[in-house]
Amino acid sequence: MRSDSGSGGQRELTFIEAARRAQIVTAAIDTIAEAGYGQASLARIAERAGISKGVISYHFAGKDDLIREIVAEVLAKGQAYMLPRILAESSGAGMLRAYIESNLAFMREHRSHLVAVLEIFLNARGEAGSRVLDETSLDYVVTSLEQLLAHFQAVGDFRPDFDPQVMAVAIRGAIEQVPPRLARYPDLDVDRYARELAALFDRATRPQPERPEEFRP
Amino acid sequence: MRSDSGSGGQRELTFIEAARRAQIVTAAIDTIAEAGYGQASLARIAERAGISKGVISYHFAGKDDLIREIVAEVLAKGQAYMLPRILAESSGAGMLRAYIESNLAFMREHRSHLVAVLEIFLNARGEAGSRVLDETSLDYVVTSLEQLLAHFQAVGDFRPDFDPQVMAVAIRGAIEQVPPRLARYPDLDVDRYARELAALFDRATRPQPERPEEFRP
Amino acid sequence: MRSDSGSGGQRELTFIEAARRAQIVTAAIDTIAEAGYGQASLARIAERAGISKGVISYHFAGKDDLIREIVAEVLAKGQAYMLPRILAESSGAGMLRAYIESNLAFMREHRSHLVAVLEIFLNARGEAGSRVLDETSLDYVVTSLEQLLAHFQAVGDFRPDFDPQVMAVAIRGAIEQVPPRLARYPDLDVDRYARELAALFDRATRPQPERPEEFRP
Amino acid sequence: MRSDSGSGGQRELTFIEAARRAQIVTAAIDTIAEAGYGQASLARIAERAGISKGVISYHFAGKDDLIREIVAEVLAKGQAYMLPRILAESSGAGMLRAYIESNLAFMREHRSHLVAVLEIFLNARGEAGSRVLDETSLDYVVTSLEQLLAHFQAVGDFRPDFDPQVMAVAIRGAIEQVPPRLARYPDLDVDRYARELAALFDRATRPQPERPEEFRP
DNA sequence: TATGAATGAGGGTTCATTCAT
DNA sequence: TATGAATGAACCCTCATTCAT
Repeated sequence: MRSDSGSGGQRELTFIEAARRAQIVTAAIDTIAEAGYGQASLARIAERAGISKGVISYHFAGKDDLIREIVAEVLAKGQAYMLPRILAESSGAGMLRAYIESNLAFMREHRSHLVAVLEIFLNARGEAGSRVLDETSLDYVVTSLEQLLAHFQAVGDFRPDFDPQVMAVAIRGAIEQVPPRLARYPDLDVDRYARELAALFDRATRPQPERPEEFRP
Repeated sequence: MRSDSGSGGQRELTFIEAARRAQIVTAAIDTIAEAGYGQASLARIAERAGISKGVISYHFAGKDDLIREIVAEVLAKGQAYMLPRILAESSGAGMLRAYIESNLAFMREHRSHLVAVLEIFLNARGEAGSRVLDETSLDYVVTSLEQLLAHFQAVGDFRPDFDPQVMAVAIRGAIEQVPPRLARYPDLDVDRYARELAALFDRATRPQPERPEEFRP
Repeated sequence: MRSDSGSGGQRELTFIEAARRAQIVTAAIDTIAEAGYGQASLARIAERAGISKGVISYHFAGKDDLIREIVAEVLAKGQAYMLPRILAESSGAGMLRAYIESNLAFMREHRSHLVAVLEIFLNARGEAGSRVLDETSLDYVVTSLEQLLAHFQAVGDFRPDFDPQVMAVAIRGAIEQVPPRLARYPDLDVDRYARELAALFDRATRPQPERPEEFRP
Repeated sequence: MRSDSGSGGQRELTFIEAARRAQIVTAAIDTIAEAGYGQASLARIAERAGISKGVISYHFAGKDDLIREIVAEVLAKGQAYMLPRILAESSGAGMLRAYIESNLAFMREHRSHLVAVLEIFLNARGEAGSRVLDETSLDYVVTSLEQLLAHFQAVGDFRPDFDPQVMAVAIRGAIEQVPPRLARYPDLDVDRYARELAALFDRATRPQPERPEEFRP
């Protein structure tokens, strides 16, 4: 057993070791994205990587360990991509648009990464016993968005009469539709989808006058 | 082999036959909803149904056939539940609200049905070879909603400047967040979530004056 | 999963099921006796039984379950064989001789059974985690003998100045040498060995005058 | 491949080489004694020794070679410990007592050594193909004791009517019960056990008057 | 000398499926 | 109709061993 990712006390990684791990992670991501989580056996992953099955066991403590690494990596990369783009904005509307658009842009650029992580998330749900992901990392993506919404709602950038949690869930739901659709319709225009979605949730959150009908006498 | 549901040439089912199939479908739904798609082996399903494993093979051409039946049944039930409630409305806004609220009401009342179908949908994606679901049934739920939106957009009930497909996908995404969340948070107030969601998408679709800011001189 | 041997609540066994289980147990005993515990994989056992590996998994909950069944069966058979022969005696010396001789006679008649159980006992020791045998069944064979010795020591059939536990352990040690020696020297005259052993421990336990040397002036 | 211990043609060992081998042997002994033969993988042994797995393969021709070295070393040490103590005695009874007591004293002082060797002996039995131990080293411990008994039987120190081989086997059996019992009951009073055992076999071997009963008229 | 890396066989187990009864 | 029985493939994992560095 080599790797111990997730807990403290891990050694420094050799260069070659890091390369292998990265290679395996990539092969695993591609396999999951293409064939689905349920079909992504170690044998298939190894085959795609052009290595023997045992190599994976050598570099990772087990399949769970590999899966965790994938999630951690993609989440970290995604955050690194999105955060500066969000923080570059100042208004709530701007940040929300930046959140949606940068998230989808990241998906477009790393589509298989996202497809894979979504597959993992969705499959990690049912399993009661062998936890692959802790609840926190499952919820984190929603709660962080929820907090952002609540903050700008408090300062008046957003209309006061929506539940930030429901809004956050809805936004995540809309975004998470993209990876599987990308897998089925590779020509999907993600950028256009992103702009439409940003506009949609802008309408849904902006402070606005009473319903137009009521304006009319 | 007996059953061939989904393609032509099927016989009439005897009453007892239909009852067994229904019993198996129910057990399968509960098992998938509880344990997840990956853990729902025929053995587990048979055990929950209190029958032998072979019975399933006798009544269904295979596991795929069983899964297809589950989806078909739940989809049909869902449609039967939602359709009259939607058609009772006349305006686009009313129908959209009815769509969202009746969909979630159905989820609340048949939560395991929905959880199961969602599990199936999500897991059926990746599998390239053995198709469990045809693309149409996967897309149907989105395209039918898309057509509804497009219709009322054409008649002026909705603002003209949103893409009906993107809007439909977003609505589906928001709705489909519910089953897995229900599984994790059984106390989720689905009705409140439904009302919030209906309000959200009402704002996003209603025809409205230009941005409020621009009103001001 | 079918079998649940060891805990309560087990079903009645089909005739054919019982036969298969017995066949598997026999094949396992022979395999362990011949090739040793460490080499007795399910594949080897299945091969010897002329069946597929999965059959074993079908009839037993796991390898542990199979092993437990072997031990239980042999222990029960051995007890059934020895007990009447021991109880037919009335004196301590007679019972001790009957114990040793009937034990070895049973070994001679079921040599591979005994070799197998001994292999299991010896290998079950080291394993800290996955317990195959509980301590009690490991100790039972010694403690029951120890109690027999203590009883007749109390009533004066045996000399009072030996530790019943040490004596019991020694007797067991002498007896347990037989199975492995039988495996290596199939022509071993077990009956003669038994008589010698009985005589040996008769000398060691009988009440007797002080050391002969001390008789001489 | 470097080492070939056990067959002819071996080079002189460098000092550092000998030290490494000794270190590995020690780690292997401790591992086997603690975790059991079946769980003593090269990986575990290497980990305990604080070295890489490959080192073992470098210094030993294979796992078998390492095992052989362990047995050889412990046997040699045991002989070096016991022999002078036995030879210090002149009578058969004295030598027998010295044999038993020094053997158990050695066990008490090097318990993990003995536990390990016993584990090896017991597991080495079944393996037909890859011989780890030759028959001679397995039998040697018995035959040497047998010869000692026969010698003193011939000179009249022991009663003439027991089979030296059976007696030797019984003594070995009683002694070999100790290592596994030590593993399970670490507080076992080995010295007392040794004294009891010595007394037991003294009674069993000493020349003695006819059965007390026959004295009576 | 020593190491990390990789291999491939084999371990036990689960599973969808088939088939005789 | 329904069942129990059996299969064989695939699963993840561990292991002794080999080899380039």
